[in-house]
Amino acid sequence: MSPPPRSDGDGKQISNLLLLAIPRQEWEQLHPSLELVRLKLHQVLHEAGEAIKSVYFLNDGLGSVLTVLPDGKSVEVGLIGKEGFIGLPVVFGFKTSPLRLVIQSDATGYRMDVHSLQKMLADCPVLEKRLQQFAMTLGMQSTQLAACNRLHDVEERLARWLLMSHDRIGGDTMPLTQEFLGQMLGTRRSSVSMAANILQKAGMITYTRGNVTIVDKRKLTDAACDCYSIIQNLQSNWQAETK
Amino acid sequence: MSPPPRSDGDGKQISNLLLLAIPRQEWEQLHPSLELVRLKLHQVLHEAGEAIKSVYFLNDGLGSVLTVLPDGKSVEVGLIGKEGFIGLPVVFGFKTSPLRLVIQSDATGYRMDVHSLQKMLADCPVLEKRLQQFAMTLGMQSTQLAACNRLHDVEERLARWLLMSHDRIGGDTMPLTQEFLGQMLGTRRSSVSMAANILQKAGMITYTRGNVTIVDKRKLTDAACDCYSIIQNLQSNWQAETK
DNA sequence: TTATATATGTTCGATTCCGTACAGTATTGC
DNA sequence: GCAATACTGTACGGAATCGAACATATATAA
Repeated sequence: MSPPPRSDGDGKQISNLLLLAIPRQEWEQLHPSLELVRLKLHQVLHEAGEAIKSVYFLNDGLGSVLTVLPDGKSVEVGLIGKEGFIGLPVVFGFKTSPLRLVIQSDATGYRMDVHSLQKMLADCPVLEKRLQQFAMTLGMQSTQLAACNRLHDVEERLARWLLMSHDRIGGDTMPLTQEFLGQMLGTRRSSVSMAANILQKAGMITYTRGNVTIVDKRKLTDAACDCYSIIQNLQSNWQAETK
Repeated sequence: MSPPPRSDGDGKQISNLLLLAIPRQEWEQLHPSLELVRLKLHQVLHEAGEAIKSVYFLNDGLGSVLTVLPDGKSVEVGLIGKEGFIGLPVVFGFKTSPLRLVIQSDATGYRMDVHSLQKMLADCPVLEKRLQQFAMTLGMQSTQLAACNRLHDVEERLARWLLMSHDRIGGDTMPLTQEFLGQMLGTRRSSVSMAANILQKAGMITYTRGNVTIVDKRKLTDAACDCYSIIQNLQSNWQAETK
């Protein structure tokens, strides 16, 4: 494989791992259609049930994939950071997504409109393959989250969630409200409040209005369920299998 | 697209929708590697974490995709019948699966060994595309099940589960124990016992040792959560989008 | 038939979580 | 500054579920 591109035309450093992994030739194809954008906290990139207009390669920051029920309740079923791609249904020929995609921390990424991607894919086999594999990996992550959300209690899940986000963001402080966490964990805010309190009193995290800081990652890992490490291993093992 | 093959060389009627959907040329390629097999109730086709040796196209019957936690508890994250394919990770170049695949009712299908499929895929673009799309559809099903299993209570989920299986099997009586249902729904057996009792007393189902019969589908549908119809719509809408 | 394994009904207290409400505190907008 | 908004702590009764145990009934095998 050719050496990966290091920066786009404007000198911006590229961090998205999928874009870094494709050969130069494919990058040249893609490049003109990519637009660097800033994505704000809580911005909704795709609304559940609606047509997908743009797709995104994140450079930094984090997005959450949510299943939303008719009554408005939601559960997180996936996390997408710089290792991934936002807009997977398009890769497989679908026009809409049943899932909501929300930005979890201020992010930057490359936006591309759907039609450009569709045209491009035929000429970019490596990218296409990588996108498909990412879809599969994300799917596996979501099945583990499904089990976790069914079988583990709020405190364990909260610890697991904080660790997963922490790993993908880099930086110990994250902009999070209890209400938001409730939507991720599929529980009500006051349950989050109590769980967060316990973690704080145990010296694992501190938080103020809208911000959570991890202060003792080791302790927090002990408080989390095994799903945290299981998901970590999933990703790394599967990356190894396809080399 | 060429007319689909109607039967294999031995005159056996093919019911698997993926096999029916591929052009004759691809079928000719595939055909010699397929072996018709019977799959028994509760047979485990893939064990979580192990290498995948064979893949399957079901003709009839039903398989469940399960996430299994270290403590042995499990949750169903997908259902695969004659519309689908068992062994998706292989399609994307992965060798193992983190999921368990269990047969839920006596089934028949075509088995193929992994290496044959891998060789074949390059020459069968239509099949490959269909498999990829099925993977995406199944992924979406699993996200809905994730939300359902988190947010709805046992009685609704049990009704939903019975309806989904019923639709995919054809036949009102299904071989099911409460213990098995508990593993599907991610709950303990005695919760299933109580929920099943309620549905029975309400005249929706009857059951004896190891068998459940649906007697009033309409009522049962009312007792199930919206997830039942949501998943139905998912599948049909998405099929429409890619035509 | 008898013994054994399997499947189901039911109970117990304990725990978690629910829905909801209200009070207190911090931030934002004017 | 003040008012309005947003975020958090906490409480309440009630519901659902848990883990575990025991009794009973049905099927299977010896």
